Amino acid sequence: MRWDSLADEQCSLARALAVIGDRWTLLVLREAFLKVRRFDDFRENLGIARQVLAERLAHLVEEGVLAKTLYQDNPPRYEYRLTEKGLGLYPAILALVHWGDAHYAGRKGPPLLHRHKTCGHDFRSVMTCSACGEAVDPRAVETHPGPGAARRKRNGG
Amino acid sequence: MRWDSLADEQCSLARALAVIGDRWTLLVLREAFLKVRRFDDFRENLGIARQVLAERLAHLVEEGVLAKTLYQDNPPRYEYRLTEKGLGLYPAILALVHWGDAHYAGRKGPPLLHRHKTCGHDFRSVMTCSACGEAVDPRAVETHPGPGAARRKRNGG
DNA sequence: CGATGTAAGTCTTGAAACAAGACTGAGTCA
DNA sequence: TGACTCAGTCTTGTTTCAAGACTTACATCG
Repeated sequence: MRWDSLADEQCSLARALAVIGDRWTLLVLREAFLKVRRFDDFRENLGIARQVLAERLAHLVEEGVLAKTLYQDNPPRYEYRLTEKGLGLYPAILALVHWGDAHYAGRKGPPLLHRHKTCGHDFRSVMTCSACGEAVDPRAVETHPGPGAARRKRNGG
Repeated sequence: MRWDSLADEQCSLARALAVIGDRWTLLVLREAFLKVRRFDDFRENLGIARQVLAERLAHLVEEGVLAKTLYQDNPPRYEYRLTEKGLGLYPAILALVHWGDAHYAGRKGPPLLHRHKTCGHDFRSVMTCSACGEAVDPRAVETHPGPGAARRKRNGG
């Protein structure tokens, strides 16, 4: 399979990865969540090649994850902001960050903490069940085909 | 910045991506979560080049995400199983799957559903706060440097 | 006026990663 | 004996990436 045919897969993970699975894309989004909005700020913070950044931003805009808006007319200058759809990626990113914290932080601890403004405490994200509200253990999950499942040979989820 | 120097970043997301940010890696892990354990099953389900699969599996084993164990002596045959560390990626993967479901499932609905065995219901994962137990809105999170933060020019989270 | 600076890119070039498929080796099945 | 399975390695051509030079349009400084 080619990477660029991922979007045609029936699997939701594959479709998500077609959008954010490219190299650098999640790091670009990390910057966006840290309120970075301008081309050169992204480029400087990430040390990414301009061309790659331009491609990633254009792709994310095309997919509706970021919105590109003019913030100045003369000369035209643009900024990139997360859309609602983009904000929807926060749980995934935070889960990865906390996994990184758990397994790769030095003995001093994590480099960045997240505070829940609502309750005022630093927190880790906990995956809970939308049905019963309890924390979910990976071993307590089983999968079964949903309404959008196609008859197929390949797995898809 | 080079992609292969990601692991040296202080940012936990970068470190996580150094492990699972390669093309195909998350799809390999999806298969692992769907109980796939053998080389050729991974290869067939994913349609991935053998060489790339061999590399990805080796890398995941090296990082302790998968464990490679002999399940047959003659000829030697190995299987790849998720470790505890690997299971720790489930929240991130599920968050991505649910994001894909929300934005890219056809009108029929998601191709795969997840059932919480503990309560018996199909569910979506909800990101909740480890401190107060409430669901967390991305806008209600603010970040601040943690104990492992280095003085630095670049952002890191 | 001319020089310098900034923002948001495009172009070029060489290096690395990927895709596809042939090949290998040890053992099994008919 | 010949075909088949599993878990890879090897080869070849294509695509993507990294790094940096170049471009365009405007702003400011002297």
